[in-house]
This record gives sequence, structure tokens and C-alpha cells, in this order.
Amino acid sequence: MAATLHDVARVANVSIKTVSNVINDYPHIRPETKQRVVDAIAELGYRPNLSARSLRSGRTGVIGLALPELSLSYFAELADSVIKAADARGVTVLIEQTGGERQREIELLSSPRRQLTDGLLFSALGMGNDDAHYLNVSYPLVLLGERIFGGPTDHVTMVNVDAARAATEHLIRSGRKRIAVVGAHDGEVIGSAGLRLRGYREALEAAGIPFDPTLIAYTTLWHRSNGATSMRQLLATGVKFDAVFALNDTLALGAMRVLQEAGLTIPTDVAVIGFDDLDEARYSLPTLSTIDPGRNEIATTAVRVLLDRIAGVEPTAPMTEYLAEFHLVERESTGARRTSIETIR
Amino acid sequence: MAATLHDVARVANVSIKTVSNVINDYPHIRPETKQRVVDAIAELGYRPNLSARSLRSGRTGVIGLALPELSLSYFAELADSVIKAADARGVTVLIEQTGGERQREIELLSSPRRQLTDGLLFSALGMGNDDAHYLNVSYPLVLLGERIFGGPTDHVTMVNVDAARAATEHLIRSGRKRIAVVGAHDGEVIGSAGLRLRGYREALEAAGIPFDPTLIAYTTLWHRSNGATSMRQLLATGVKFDAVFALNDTLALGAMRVLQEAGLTIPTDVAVIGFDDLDEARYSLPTLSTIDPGRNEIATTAVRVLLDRIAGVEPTAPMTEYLAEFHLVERESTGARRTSIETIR
DNA sequence: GTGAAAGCGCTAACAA
DNA sequence: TTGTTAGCGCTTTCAC
Repeated sequence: MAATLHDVARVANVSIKTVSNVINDYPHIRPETKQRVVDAIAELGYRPNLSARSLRSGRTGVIGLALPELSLSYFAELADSVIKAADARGVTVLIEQTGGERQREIELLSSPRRQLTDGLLFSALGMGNDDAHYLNVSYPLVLLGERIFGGPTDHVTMVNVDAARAATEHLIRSGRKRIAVVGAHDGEVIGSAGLRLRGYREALEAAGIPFDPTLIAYTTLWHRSNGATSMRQLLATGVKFDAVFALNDTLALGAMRVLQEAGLTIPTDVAVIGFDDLDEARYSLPTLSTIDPGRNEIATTAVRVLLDRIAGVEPTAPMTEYLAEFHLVERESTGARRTSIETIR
Repeated sequence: MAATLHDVARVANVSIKTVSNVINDYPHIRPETKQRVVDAIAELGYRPNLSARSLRSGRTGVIGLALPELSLSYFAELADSVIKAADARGVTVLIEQTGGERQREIELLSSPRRQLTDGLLFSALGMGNDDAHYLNVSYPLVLLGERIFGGPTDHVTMVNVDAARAATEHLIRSGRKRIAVVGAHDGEVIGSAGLRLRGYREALEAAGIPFDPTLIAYTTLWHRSNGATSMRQLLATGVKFDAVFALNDTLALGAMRVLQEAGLTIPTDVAVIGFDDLDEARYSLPTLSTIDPGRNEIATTAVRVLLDRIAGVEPTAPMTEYLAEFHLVERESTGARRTSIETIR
């Protein structure tokens, strides 16, 4: 049987309150008393019972991270960053997969599992702006992603439009005029696809290049296969283009594969840029130019904001939207000089 | 304030014991009583308090999954499979990252976080066979991976040697005789690298091909960059080879990139096979032949075995080693006819 | 078939 | 500075 507070108190010859004080770093304890308690804890190998603590305090020390799927690299890398940020603050992360399905996302918000966590980092994909009211929950919630804006919670996200504009401008600067888009979502305004497409159009407009709808390939999912299929469709239509803006890296990798299959050279015939700066983008052939959306900054900010809400620091602070800084990463697929992988790292 | 058992009991006009019985599906309850309780639960929106339940029952309904890093695709895909398998059985998964470091792995085994979980799926990477005694823990533990064999716990793993032999034989069958290896660990006997290298040697021997140590490239980690660097080193030595067995897919993708940079054609000049059957392997250029190690089977088996141990089904059952079946996946990198991605899926 | 009551290990209000 | 004590909400033993 594991040792309890009472056992420690008995061995140290103090009351359990004193032991509790020591454990919780209550400041006003006589050093010698504290030492006796510390010794007793060590002697008995005492570990606080977390269930009891949770029951009593209403806190679990765990935060939830809801995301579509870990097998999507972007979310695996996001989860990695979040876990590291949480670890650094002594907090545990419970990951939940929604499959990006609206219904499961909504259910998850009021799942019994919420009791296991003090708060939730919520990366929505299936829900849209009309579902924002579902975010009115009774626990601290920080929204991630680009599906809902102006909702009732804190929100940590990226500057999608600006970043997409920067990606497109980069292509234009290198002399490209016929820029295809892979991964657009038909009719979407808000959401990664809608916002990034808007950035693309803004860049075209600023450069005086007319928007050509035949250059836009639509998909639902953003898997490699969708990038490949879209590119195959674009090629089949016979439309001419000299560059591709893939709305994420995974799409870009699939699209590059088809371009090369078709005998086209990247970037000579077609330049390609992605979005996300996945680890893979550094090792593809050619290496993939992309937008680093500030994933690490997003993770640390989200964890910090959530923990502050949980701790009740400034409970009246208004709900805030935090925007991470992005960076354009120029690699071979848009004509950066070939560099050895060691140098790129 | 959330409703409690007492509230439900009051509304249903029964004792809390009866409510508890209903919730826990205790069989001998008069139907009308049960109905009253069910109605009261619905009316109040009652949710059992998980902390209280854990405190009382000693069970959390959560299992831990310890793995090196989610940003390594193999582990992200493993985590995905484990979460799905656990979800199907109504259990939550808590992921912990060890970075593959021996010390962190050992600490994790007795971390206070173990209290949050009823048992642990433990994918060791840093620990070795000499550390097996650390696995003698007081909670249900199922070992994954290839670092420790014959330890004191259940173990779910793959048939590394046989699978690696099959991969190598596949290369030999296609007429290759000078087969380089990427990702070997110097001096390792047990562990993915050691076992897979053994399978390689067995295949060579069976085919009467002498083992040539200059064909073996050693690395510590199995990231893409290591695959690239190793391949660069191999090319620099001037040693001749007509095939590469990369000990995992990530290494293979890095190695392929360098081969192509060097102007070599895959599979004409050099055939490449990997190990893991990552999603990426289907979309690389060329698509990557590999070994499907049965990841899904590993996940479902591991979850089942762990939950059985937690439930105390046959507590005296001997600790068992479970081996998942593997499959050779032939793709373009070893000369399978080029297939469109749609067909491959 | 149902009820009463003890107590899991802890925190925190209050007392001393 | 330290001690006493009342629960947190639940499961479970033992009566009835």
C-alpha cells in the first residue's frame, strides 16, 4: 500500500496540514519542521494521490489537445510542440482525435473526458463559423486553427492571408505569371483554404495579374493523394501554368510527384511553394519552398494562454486573438540555389 | 454546480446506492426503480465525477502510451492506431514523449503521472536489454518495440529478422548482389537496427553472397537527414552498390533524395527498399517498396493485452510475446511497374 | 431489491 | 507557525 499524508505526518511527527503545506510550497514553515517532513517523504517514498487531489481541488494538472488526426504530419508536429511546451510548465497533455468531423468535434466539447482535463486546446476543422456558439463552454478553452474567427474564446492562429500573399508574391517576384492553386475549397471564405486563396488573389491583384479560375484545383482533404489527383486534373485540362501554390506542404509533395512523373522539371518548368514548413519539406526532391507559420510560437502561446485562464490570472481579461509570425522559407522548388542538406538544417 | 449522486437520488426518491447500481449496470434492480433513476439522471444532466470514481475505485479509465517523439512519422502513425483501438474500447490514451532517451524512459516508469493511468504501453528506444529489470513495475505494463526481449512483461512486437530477410531477399530476387544498408547501429545486437541487420545477413548468406562491411552505413538516429548523410558518405567512399536496404522508411526517403541528386536512377541504377510502410512511402518519387510491419495489429493487440491485465482477467497468465505479421510491399523503388497513385491506394 | 454509512487521500477554512 | 476538521463524490460492505 502506498504511503499517505497521514503516514508521512506520523513519521515526521507533525499534522497532515503541515505535510500538505510542505508539498504545496506554502512559505511559512519552520525550516527544521520542513526538513523533518522532507525526510519522512523520502523515507516512505511518498507520492501524492492525484485522484484525491483532483477530487478535492477540482484540478487535474492535465490539459486536452483536440486535433483531427496524428497521422497528418502538421498535427503530429503541432502535438509534439504542444507537449513540449506543456511539459516545460509541468502540465500533462491528453490528445484526442476528432477525424476533423464536425459532429465529433461538437461532441468532444461536452464529452465526459473533459472532466479529466482542466482546459482544452481545440483545433477545429469540421466546425465552421456558424458553430461558434458551441465554444461557449464552462471550462477554459483556447481555439486553434482557421475555421472560426470572432468566437467567444481566446484564439491562437496564424496570419493566413498575409502569409499566402507572401508565398504568391515570392512566385511572382521570380517571374511567374500563371500560378495554379492546389487544395482550394469551393465556396469557402473562412478556413485555411479560403484565407490562403484570398492571400493569393490579393497578391495577383497587387501585381496586376488577372485571376484565372481555370488555374484553381479544388479538393476536400489535404492529403498527399489529393495533391497528386488535383495536379493530374490540372495537367489533363491542358491549362498552362508556370508555378503552383499548394495550400499546404502535403498537397505540394503530392503535386510535385505528379509534375515530375509528367516529365516537368521543378522549378525550371514549374515552381512550387507549399505552406506549413513540415520537416519533410526539407528533404523532398527538390526541397520545398514553403511558409513557416510559426508552429512553435503557436504552441507555446496557446499553452500559456490556456494555463493563465485555468489559473484565473485576470479572469476579466477580454478574449484575445493571438497571431503568430510567419516566415517565407525559400528552397529549391522555387529556384533557390541547390544547397546540401547539412547547410539547410 | 454539477449534479451529484445525491441529487439524482433525491429526485428519483431512492438512495444513492440504487443510483450507483443503475450507473454500474448492477443487474438486480426493479425495472420501475431503474426507470425513475434513469429519468432523474436525464433531467439533471448528471455526469459521474471521474476524479471521485478514480479515488474510490483506483481506476482512471486512461492508459498511457510512452513513445520517443510524435514528429517521427512511425510513432505518430502508431499513436493514431493506438488511440483508435483504445477509443473502440472506451478507454482514453495519454501520450508521453521520451525523446528516446534512456534516462527519461526510466524516470517515466515511476513518474507521478503513472497515477493518471491504469497501465502503460511502453515503446522503449533508449533502454536496452540490461535495463529489463526496470520493467518490474507495480502496474500493468505492455512493452512495445525491439530494444528489450525476454523482459518481465507482456511484449508486442514485430518479426524484425524475418521481415528484414524478406526485404533483402526481394532485392536479391530482382538480381541485386551489392546491397548497401543505411541506418545500422554499430555493435547493436538487439534493437530494430541490430535485428534488421541480422535479417539482411541471413538473406545474403542463404543466397551465397559474401557480407561486405564497406556496404554498411552507420547512423545513430533514423531521421531523413541521417539517411541523406549516410548515403552521401557511401557515395563518397566510391564503393559500388546496386541496391539499398534502408532500415526504415524515413532513412530510405533521405537516401533516395541523395541518390537522385547524384544523378542515379531508382530503381534502374540502384533499387531501394525501406521498412515501416509509412503513408509517405506511397507518395514519394519513386514510390517506396517497404515492409508493412503490421502496425495496426500491434496497436490492437497491445491495447487488448493491456486492458486484460488491468481487468485482471487470468492474473496468473504467463507474460507473453506477441508477434505481428509483416507483409512485403512492392513499389516502384524496387522495380514494380509504375502505377498511378489511385491504383496504389 | 434497496438503504445507511464508512472512507478513499487530499485541500482549505478556521482555530489555536 | 501548526493543528483540527469537514467535506470533495463516489463505491462498497453490510444490513434490512
